[in-house]
Amino acid sequence: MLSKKTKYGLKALTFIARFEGDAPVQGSAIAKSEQIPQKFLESILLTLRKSGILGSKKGKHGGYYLRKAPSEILMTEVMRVLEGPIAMIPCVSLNYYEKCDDCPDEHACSVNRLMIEVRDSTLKVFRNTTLADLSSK
Amino acid sequence: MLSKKTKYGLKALTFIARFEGDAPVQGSAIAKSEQIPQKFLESILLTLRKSGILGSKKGKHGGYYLRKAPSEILMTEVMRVLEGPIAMIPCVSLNYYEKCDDCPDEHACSVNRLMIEVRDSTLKVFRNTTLADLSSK
DNA sequence: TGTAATTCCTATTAAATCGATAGGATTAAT
DNA sequence: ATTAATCCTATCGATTTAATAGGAATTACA
Repeated sequence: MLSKKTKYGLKALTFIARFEGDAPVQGSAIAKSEQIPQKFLESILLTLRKSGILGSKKGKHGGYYLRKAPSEILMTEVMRVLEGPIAMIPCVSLNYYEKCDDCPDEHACSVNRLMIEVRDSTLKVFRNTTLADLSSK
Repeated sequence: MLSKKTKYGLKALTFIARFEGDAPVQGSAIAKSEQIPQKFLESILLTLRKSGILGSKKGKHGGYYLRKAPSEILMTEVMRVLEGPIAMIPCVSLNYYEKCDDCPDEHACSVNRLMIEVRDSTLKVFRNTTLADLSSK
């Protein structure tokens, strides 16, 4: 299941990408438009800022802005920041690999092989999709 | 994340499919070979039996067996039984569709569109993989 | 210079889910 | 009868998730 955190985060990024203008976008505006609990959204935007996807400006008239053009922001990056590993199981994760406790031989494991296929097919989608694709209406 | 339930279930099915012989396969044999807690495995095998993927025979010399040839058992079916919906979010689920509370217009939702692509690419893998593929060494 | 508006940060909580265990009831072979 | 297997329900502890709370820090601007 996609977490609400990821869902809200994607909607927030889309909102910011669609926003026309120089001023940063305020959290409260996103929360209101996208129906996201404001405090929860704050923590998500903080995560996105810490990961380098968003920049922020504090204080009055502050807000959030994209650090790169939407067409440069890949879903692989966004999904890893918000949702964590793309693989469904750590033993096939490219970025967060972990060996299974059971499973003496990974290459003989039927689950491993199936999950590699799923991972690769999902990766293909995320590598071929940018925030620009999400925000084009 | 893939649940342990699904991981264990896939391993158990693979074990049964690889088993040569007429007698049904006992849960204890699967648990031992695949390092799965036996009681937990029992509940998983029960789920698979209730779904129609496995048959069972009770009593002494009882056990579990496949109801169809491994090449007829699609991963779509197995994954839905063990893991639930294949879609990452209910609003794009083919079998368990639910509308989002927020989201006035699904077709305008960026998350919806992305998750449809992920769903379709994952479905393609599961539709093209059978238990025979998993159990071939 | 002070006030309002905004992000930043940490802690907490309630509910749900997950992984596993417990304890037997039922069934069948010998 | 005895043994060995599945069947079934309930429960438990740990973890995760979604959300809330409360304020600290920063900035614009009157």
